[in-house]
Amino acid sequence: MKITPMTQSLVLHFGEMGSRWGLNRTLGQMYAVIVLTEAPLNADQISEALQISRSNVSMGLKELKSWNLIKLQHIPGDRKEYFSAPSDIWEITRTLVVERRKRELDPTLSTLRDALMEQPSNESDEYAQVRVQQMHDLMEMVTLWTNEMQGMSSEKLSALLKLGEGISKILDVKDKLLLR
Amino acid sequence: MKITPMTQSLVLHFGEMGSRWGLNRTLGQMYAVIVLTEAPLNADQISEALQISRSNVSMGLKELKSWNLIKLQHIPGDRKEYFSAPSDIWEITRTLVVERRKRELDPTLSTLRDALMEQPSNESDEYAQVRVQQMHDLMEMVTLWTNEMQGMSSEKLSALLKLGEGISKILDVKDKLLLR
DNA sequence: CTGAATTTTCAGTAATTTGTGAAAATTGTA
DNA sequence: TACAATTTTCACAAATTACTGAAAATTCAG
Repeated sequence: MKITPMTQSLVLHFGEMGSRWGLNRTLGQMYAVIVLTEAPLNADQISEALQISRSNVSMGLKELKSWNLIKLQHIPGDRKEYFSAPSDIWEITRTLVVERRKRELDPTLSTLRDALMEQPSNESDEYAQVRVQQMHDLMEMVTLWTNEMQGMSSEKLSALLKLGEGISKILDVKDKLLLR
Repeated sequence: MKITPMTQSLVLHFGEMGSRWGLNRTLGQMYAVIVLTEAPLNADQISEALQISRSNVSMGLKELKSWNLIKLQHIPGDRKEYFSAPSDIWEITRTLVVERRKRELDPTLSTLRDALMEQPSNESDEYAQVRVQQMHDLMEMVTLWTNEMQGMSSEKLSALLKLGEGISKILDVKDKLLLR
């Protein structure tokens, strides 16, 4: 599969960013080409478009599947597997946020809980536990938020994000609002 | 500097997580020990606590400075530089969010803008531009949010996060509220 | 059931990232 | 200003991560 210069440059950029996004270069490139192409793609097409080995594509697809970022589909009369990204950008975002939370927060939350169960052995442990407690509470709140987000429609999510600076105002009058 | 078993295990965990957090193992460990220790630490203490070379600590501190995650201070009668983390966990969070946005979103936002300026060369470019536009708008909203967050007091930020599932309800009645 | 098409696995290699010690640069005090 | 203390830099080494081709496993049409 050939790729337009415009897609090419976007793919390269997403490759660079891939590592900062908890993926890696190849995964970033792969997802870019899948997201930017309307038709579902098979492994050979991706391999050709990105000039990487077929086996590398296979491993990348495996990982993208584990992130729930791609959808598998079949094309009548073709035995190959085809992949595409959700057409709704909000769905992608929701998935990304939840999956990152799973990888970046959940394991830590569990470690922090363990530390809180321990008996502090001296003053410095006591201080450490205070900090651990703060981190724990914070991360738990973030977890609640991402769960909430998972259940939100794209429209609602979009409305929430569009609030932007409005959020501050809303917070100020929240109590008034909810107590009525 | 010696380290208690509890801190030790937390440090190791933060090291593991470091890479998932856009830092790396050593940076994660370094920040853990700084955050969990009440007194400011100097480079030699960190080097000893984590069993890593003095030069590695120097490079790590440089990076933590670039993230604005540590505060430099001096202790009277001591020529060494001492470092500590903000005592307010919300301040740390605010900084982390903003710095990650700088690294993870800003460069992409700029690339997306460039792609939108280009004249699409065919139908597939046209489709790509639609997606690019969606990503762009979304990332711009996230940027607005993080800016908003930067200006919020810790109390307000905490209140916002505590909303949790309440956010959905608030969204539902937002218009009513703001139009009054 | 068979076998061709397709996907996955994996050991070895390549590329990238991280860590070190020695030397250079900077700092601050006497 | 001189110099000892401290920090930073950097070339190289070590460790980790990513990529490949070949072989194994799986899938499915006939």
